[in-house]
Amino acid sequence: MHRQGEILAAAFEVFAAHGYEAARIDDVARQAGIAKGTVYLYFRDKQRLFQAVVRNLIPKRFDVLVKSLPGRPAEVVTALLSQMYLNVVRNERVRSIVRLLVAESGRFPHLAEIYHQEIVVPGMRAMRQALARGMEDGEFRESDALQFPQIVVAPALLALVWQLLFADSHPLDLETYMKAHMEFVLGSLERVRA
Amino acid sequence: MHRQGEILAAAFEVFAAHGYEAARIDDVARQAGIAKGTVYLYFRDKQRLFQAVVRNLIPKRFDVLVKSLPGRPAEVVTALLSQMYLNVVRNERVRSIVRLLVAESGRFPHLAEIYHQEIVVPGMRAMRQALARGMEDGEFRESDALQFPQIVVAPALLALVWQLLFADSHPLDLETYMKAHMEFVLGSLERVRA
Amino acid sequence: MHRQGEILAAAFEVFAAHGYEAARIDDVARQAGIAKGTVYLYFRDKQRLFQAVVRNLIPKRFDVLVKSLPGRPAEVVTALLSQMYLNVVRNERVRSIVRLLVAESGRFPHLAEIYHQEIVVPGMRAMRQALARGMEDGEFRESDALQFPQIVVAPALLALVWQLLFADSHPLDLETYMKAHMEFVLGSLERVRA
Amino acid sequence: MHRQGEILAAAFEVFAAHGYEAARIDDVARQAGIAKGTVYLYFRDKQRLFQAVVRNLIPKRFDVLVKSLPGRPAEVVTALLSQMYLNVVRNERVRSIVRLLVAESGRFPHLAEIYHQEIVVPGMRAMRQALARGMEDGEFRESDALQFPQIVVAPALLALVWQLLFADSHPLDLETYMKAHMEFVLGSLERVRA
DNA sequence: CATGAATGAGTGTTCATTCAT
DNA sequence: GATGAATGAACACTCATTCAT
Repeated sequence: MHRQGEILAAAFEVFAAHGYEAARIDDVARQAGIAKGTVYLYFRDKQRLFQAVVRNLIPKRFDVLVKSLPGRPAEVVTALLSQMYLNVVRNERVRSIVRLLVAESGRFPHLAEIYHQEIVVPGMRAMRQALARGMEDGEFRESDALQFPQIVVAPALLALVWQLLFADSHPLDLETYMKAHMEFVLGSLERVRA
Repeated sequence: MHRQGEILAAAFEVFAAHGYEAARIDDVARQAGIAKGTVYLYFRDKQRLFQAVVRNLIPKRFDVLVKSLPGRPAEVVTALLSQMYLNVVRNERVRSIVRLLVAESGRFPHLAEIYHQEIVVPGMRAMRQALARGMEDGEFRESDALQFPQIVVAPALLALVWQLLFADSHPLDLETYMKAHMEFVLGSLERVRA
Repeated sequence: MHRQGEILAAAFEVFAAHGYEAARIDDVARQAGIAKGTVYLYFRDKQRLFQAVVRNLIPKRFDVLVKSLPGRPAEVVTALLSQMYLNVVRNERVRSIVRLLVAESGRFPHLAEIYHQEIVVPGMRAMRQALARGMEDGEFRESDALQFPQIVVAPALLALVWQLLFADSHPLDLETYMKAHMEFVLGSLERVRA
Repeated sequence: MHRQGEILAAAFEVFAAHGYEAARIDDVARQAGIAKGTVYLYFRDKQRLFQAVVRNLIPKRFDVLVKSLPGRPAEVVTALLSQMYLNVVRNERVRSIVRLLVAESGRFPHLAEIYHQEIVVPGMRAMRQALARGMEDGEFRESDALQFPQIVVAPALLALVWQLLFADSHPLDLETYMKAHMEFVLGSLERVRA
């Protein structure tokens, strides 16, 4: 289905640019270089097109990316966060997905659910494993971060949302921000500090 | 303008429930208990109504809330975060505003800008002051958190977004989460640790 | 609801001319001299408009027309048939209704049902009464026509259908036809014949 | 053209079920087990397909059926009516044709004309001959039924229309109805009666 | 000020028809 | 001949906006 892929790509751009309601099937078709009716050969209606678009953006083997990184726990945590900045915060597509999910999760509740299962849960599992290993090894002190690995990752999400809202007027120096984030996180996790 | 306030209140509910595009002026009028035409006596068009709604939701004296809290720096930081959970994360109205801002910041870029000025900047200033005082006092170690006070607050934003996306299927235990957040933050900031 | 009546009148013309599917709401609006959207202020959708049109065409007090005609049974029968030719066969509106009912009874089964109750049943009751009286009086011989008064009326329906199908190419001389119909019916009913 | 016949058969079912406008070429193709484009190899467009369908349903040698039935005039009349109930009223295909003709004769006036020539005229001729023979023989009294043989047949048409409109809610006992019809007709035609 | 009937441009969706394979 | 993907005109229906009352 080459056509289907083209339509999904075009639809993603239009939905990302305008949101679900304001997106025009006409624009999707034009963007894909096809006639409006053709869209309906591949997707029954606008809702299914939207859902297909969002589902299609889920990385197929996301868990692989975050699993079994080698190195000392601190390095693993750093590497996970690095990956997150590289693949999530800096990735405009991903930012658009987050925007769409936030905007439309009221209308399409199960889409958020899918992302929870496919992205959030594996991501949290990986981070939790790294933290647990650090504590077992004695490198990290005991803390509730194990229960809420989200807390460790939160600054990356904030950066993402910041870019969504303020990229134009108040862009974030992501490089420096990321380093500060890592330093802050390790500062809280690591047992010994100068 | 009592009437105007009623319209704004009604419009907020409708916009919050459906987003800008899907919101119906008809619903706003019905919600306000007036005729549809009356809305147009107070607002030139839907765009201005929306902007007025969002602007209207900015707390008038927000900076007061976050300024000059008494106590030791650690207590100030904790108090600031507490306030954030109380007034932001747990407040459904605020969650809706964030959702609207994320969803519509593409269409209304200056709205995000307003919130940056009125909310984000004062909030960051307060947090930065508390951190700076802690470092001056020697209670907090030196860190880049001063440059990016967002990092300290980030877990609260994550909690807010989490509630937006997963409140139904995977609600967060906010009380415990907040405590973990504070412990994590102080763990990173404070100089001495057992 | 003056407007509603105008729309119903316009809609009847359009539906009668083209049938349900081929009728265009645009044409209804144009025929009524209003904007398309206005139609939807009075009727939720095309289906309800159609049903309202058809229901609206049912004579309010049809049963009155056919009840208690004075005179000898043969005269009553003749009068009933006369009325049928005047009000049904010769009436273009009624012909259109019959066409619509035949055409769309598959799509709107309850419309036929309504006409059965409101028109067919009262009409048959009147004719049956006249026949019964004739038999009681000894003017009419006993026959199964009592069980099926439709048979007595059938030639009028045939004339109606004939006009629908062949009015242009092979119009019926209704005056003569009606007389032949009456003579034929009385010829079968009346006991004594020269 | 075996293929053409299959398409015509499929198209008849679809047109009969939904009427001209609501019929979908897609459904015709699916019903015929072929691709949609194939329909257009055999018929230039939907209109011609419809016309071909309706024309195709005219019995090739209908006049043969109704001509030169042996027996006494009363028997011939009865036989003609019997045939009509058997082949017309009870035949669902024929009922569908009548419905289509009534519904679409506005759009396709010449189709009614064809049926007039091929079916109505021969049918009326046969009935008229039977009546004329009965009068010549002295079995039937003189009447205008000769001029309007439709009158004799009308109850059968009424039964057909009745089935179209009320088959589900108020079905007709066709057997009894037909006998009443015949009795009524002969009662009017025959010279001598008890 | 307030109303709500009226408007008509705009949108999602359908479907007869075409045509490259 | 046969296919079925592609087209795009057309239609039902919506809704922001206007305005006479």
